[in-house]
Amino acid sequence: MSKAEIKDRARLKKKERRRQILLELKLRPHVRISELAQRFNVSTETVRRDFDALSGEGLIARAHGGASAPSQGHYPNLDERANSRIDERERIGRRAAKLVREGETVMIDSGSTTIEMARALAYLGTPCTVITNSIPVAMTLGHGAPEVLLCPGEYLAAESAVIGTETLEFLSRFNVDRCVIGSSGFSTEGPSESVRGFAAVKRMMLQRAEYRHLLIDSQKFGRKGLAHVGDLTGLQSIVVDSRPKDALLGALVAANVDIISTDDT
Amino acid sequence: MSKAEIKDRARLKKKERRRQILLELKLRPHVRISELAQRFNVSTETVRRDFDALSGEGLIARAHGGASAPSQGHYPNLDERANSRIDERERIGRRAAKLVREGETVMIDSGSTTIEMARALAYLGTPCTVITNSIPVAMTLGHGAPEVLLCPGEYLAAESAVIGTETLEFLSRFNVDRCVIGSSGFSTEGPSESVRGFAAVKRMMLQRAEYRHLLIDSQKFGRKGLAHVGDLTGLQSIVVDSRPKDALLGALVAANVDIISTDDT
DNA sequence: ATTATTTTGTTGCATAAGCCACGTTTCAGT
DNA sequence: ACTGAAACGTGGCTTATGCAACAAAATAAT
Repeated sequence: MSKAEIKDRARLKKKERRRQILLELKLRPHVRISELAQRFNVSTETVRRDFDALSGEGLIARAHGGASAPSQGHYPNLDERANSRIDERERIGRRAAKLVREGETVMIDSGSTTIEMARALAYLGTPCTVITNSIPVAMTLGHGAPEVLLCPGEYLAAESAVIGTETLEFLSRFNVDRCVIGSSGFSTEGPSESVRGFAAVKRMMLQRAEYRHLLIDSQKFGRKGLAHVGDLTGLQSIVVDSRPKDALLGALVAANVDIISTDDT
Repeated sequence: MSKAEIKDRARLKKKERRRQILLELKLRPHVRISELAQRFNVSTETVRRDFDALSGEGLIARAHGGASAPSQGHYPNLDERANSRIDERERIGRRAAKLVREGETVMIDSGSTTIEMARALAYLGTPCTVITNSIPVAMTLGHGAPEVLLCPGEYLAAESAVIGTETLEFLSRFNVDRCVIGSSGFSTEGPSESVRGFAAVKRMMLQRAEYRHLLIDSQKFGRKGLAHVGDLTGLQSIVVDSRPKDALLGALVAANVDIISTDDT
């Protein structure tokens, strides 16, 4: 008996429905319960139950009347950290955006802090050309004044960015005024990164830029990620929310790195 | 005194508040009106007005009770199109996804119909490699089985895709099993496209693929977009929601193009 | 077939959000 | 100070959503 066919036409099963909800959320920032109920031809209560289940698994974020994707470029640990460091990130991003001058060409790395910078840059509306491997950065800037060149590469869903040899090869073809990178660790040995494949991208960006900036949250001082990105001497300046001290400060001075702190008046 | 002048010297309070809203949305997928009203110590009406203004500028996506970032899929042009003929698109997408076999390499074009196909393909979970210039397609497939290679290029916010010489050059380096494209028009002369810069991308994809498929809504039969994409003879098959008739059918038969209709049982 | 289990629908009500109109406050320019 | 425009708040009302408990239907298991 072809019950399956009949069901397929009439109504989707639970699993399929939830799958569709997740897919929909990859394309739209927000879906409404009422919309989905209509689309799936089920009651709003059913959709609500789907939402409860999915949000229990952390796959969606509930909202009054609907749901959204958990987070833009959902970074694994972002939720915990970001909530406690909103201001720091925002300030670092704003300060860093001011470094970019009209008409410049800038490479921007992927990462939560660089997304903040992109937001600030979009707000400033500085006309410039941005080359990035981060989808959120491209989308943020894409609506505004800057021209955006997106890198090719293997798409990494977890970070909403591209990496790989294609990315590196593409970056290697450009010479830019500045590059702005973030990193998951920062010690006297320089920035380091723990996400696979990102270190190489950051390294290449540093190589192709005349002025090299690192955006780094003071929480990351002293931490070391898996892969070494580069030496301190390779940086012109770091943008931080609070000035480093002791050994790290000494190393930065020795390496002649400018420290731009949002703490300074 | 002109209104423009007043606008220029917009109040700090309002401006700052709206800036904060945007910032918040970069970190969270969704904010509630009630939350913001409390946080800024203003009435909900004020926040509502902020939302109206911001959503008018396309900076946020409104929702019942709050708003979300337009981040993941804000396609101004796509929205209108997507709302009509959802079923047709879904069926076409589902059918087209079945064309892809395990291990194949596929180029997928940007467009609302190809996004539907990407969804279906993600659902099927066919392991394959996808090369695309569409951000939504990359994001949809990125979480699943397929490997995704994103093209470089100039980011076009309105279509959430990349175009330009970089894109073409990148595509030209690959030889793939299939390519799947959409178009805004389809006549006896072949598919045509009205969005600037897209025709060239489609043409290049057709050039690099062994099997070439066109996904096309029957509403577009007979329409001609600005730029010619290619001849009918360049296509192996078209996937449609309803079989073409008369002259178009004749031309397709003459060009030896397979017609895959979702109407067929 | 029958029962048990899961899934979905329905109803009623409390709460939240939307919306409109009007009054009040704020602030730049005079 | 004065004034007018813009921004903001308040109140009254309508609509939408959330929630919970129970009924109905579908599905799975025996």
